[in-house]
Amino acid sequence: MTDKKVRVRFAPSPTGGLHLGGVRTVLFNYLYAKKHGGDFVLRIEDTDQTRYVEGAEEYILDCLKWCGLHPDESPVAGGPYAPYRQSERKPLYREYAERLVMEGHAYYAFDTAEELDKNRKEIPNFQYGLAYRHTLRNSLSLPQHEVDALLDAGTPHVIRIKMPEGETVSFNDMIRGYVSFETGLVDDKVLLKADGMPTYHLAVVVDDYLMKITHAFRGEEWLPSAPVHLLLWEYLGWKADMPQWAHLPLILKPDGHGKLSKRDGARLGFPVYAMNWFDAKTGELTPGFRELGFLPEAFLNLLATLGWNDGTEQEIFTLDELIEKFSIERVNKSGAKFDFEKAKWFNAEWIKRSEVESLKSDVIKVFADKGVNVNDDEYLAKVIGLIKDRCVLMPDFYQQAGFFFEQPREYDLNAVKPKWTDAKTAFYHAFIALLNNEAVIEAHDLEAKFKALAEEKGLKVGDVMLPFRIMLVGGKFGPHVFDIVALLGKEETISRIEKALVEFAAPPAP
RNA sequence: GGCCCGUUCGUCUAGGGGUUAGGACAGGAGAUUUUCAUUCUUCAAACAGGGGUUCGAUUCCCCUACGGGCUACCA
Repeated sequence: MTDKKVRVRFAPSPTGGLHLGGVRTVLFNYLYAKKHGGDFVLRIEDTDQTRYVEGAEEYILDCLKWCGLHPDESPVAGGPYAPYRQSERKPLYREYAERLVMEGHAYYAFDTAEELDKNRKEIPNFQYGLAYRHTLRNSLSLPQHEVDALLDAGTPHVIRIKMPEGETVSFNDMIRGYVSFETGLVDDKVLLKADGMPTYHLAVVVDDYLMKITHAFRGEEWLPSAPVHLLLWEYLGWKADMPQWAHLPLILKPDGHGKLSKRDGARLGFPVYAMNWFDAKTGELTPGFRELGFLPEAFLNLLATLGWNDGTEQEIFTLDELIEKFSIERVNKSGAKFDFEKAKWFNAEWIKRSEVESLKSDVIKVFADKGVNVNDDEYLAKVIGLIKDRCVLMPDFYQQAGFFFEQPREYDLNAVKPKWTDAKTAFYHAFIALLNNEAVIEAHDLEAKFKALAEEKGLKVGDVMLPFRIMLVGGKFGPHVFDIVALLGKEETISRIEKALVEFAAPPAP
């Protein structure tokens, strides 16, 4: 048991965007696998053909790529247990389902969806199980010859598991500890659908077995169906190979209650999906963390600490550190409300800690989106170094540093005009002259000269400092004024002063 | 309704039979920065309730309350 190579899987269904809870499930799987030198398998659970969405699989792959969580085996990477799409494994499942029927652990059911709906509506607490299965149309209630006739006639039918009476199914969840269920209270889940496709319940057990999965981590919403899976492992004779289970706590809405959904994101103004998801059918675009300006490192970091901590006060972790420190036993049992403010804090921390070099390409993209072409690499590096401490999301780089690449289009005139004087105009002309005489611009040196000049002209430094900032930047923000000057250079600085002077010194509009 | 899971500051959490119950985000106050942000200092803020067990429970057990999940030929 212990000498088996660790193998985990993430098994999404390709029905739409990838929820942050899904990414966290991937992350915990991935961390566990990598910590133990194991394999991380991506398996596509596309057994529901009615819910299949074009492009969703590629999207999921792209999300994993962006996050840097690369599967060792997947539909595109291949692997020894291919195929990794359940739709391509379809013929395989029937065999196991039939075997269960033969051995008395499952049965054919001929009821139509309409009949069952009616029952569910009319009978309180109706479920297809111990209490009602004998009143329904199936190979347990019908005489053998009738079942055969139905089968021969090709009557649509499903195969259901026959939940035993009066047994207790229990297991040891790696996060929750001992969990148990009374089998008689669980309904007879469908294993094989009328179209011949397995349901999740059959597919997950068969594929986890065939793919030699050793640890199965999934969301807490799966806990109620765990007894079905446990029983299947037993009935199929694979119990010795059953993976160890861990049911991860849910990610909840920040306000109110319940699972976090993409609707909450739209309502509260934050992303829920990893990356932008465009639904071709509805034309709806659901925003993603990536496009909003999150760094993948930050995204992973915030997800990791949502439900897990290493027992110290450390909050910022690199992927490598997470791999080193992660343990599934330290994952919390209780659900966590998602806090977007804290999420942003993680991103700000990651931007601050990132090397200028690693930020470059993303920053260039941010500027390109705003129509600003960055071509001076060295200049860009200096700009990033100067302002990265003040950016929370990547687009902030444009807001905070756009003026390094284009002259201000508007000025905060309110901050400057009411207190404008001719003396100030004279001061800036003198400063331009001073600038022209400088061979090299050095921030500290220039600042000293600026202050000296102000005093010489009988002006308070504060009265000329803010207007100077607004001349260069357009508003009351940005790094130290003389750091800006040093980067902008002499020519550009003079040009901006002259341009701004025209507006600042003009008489107020009537 | 039934079944299952959960419950420490507003939020994420640490801790665990004897603690000033610790940290982070957000919030308040202040310092620095002649902008803004960063940074720093600082304040406020929690063991759901009731029973046990115990010399002593926030910690262990039970009950209650509350919250959540599931209850499809969806995953």
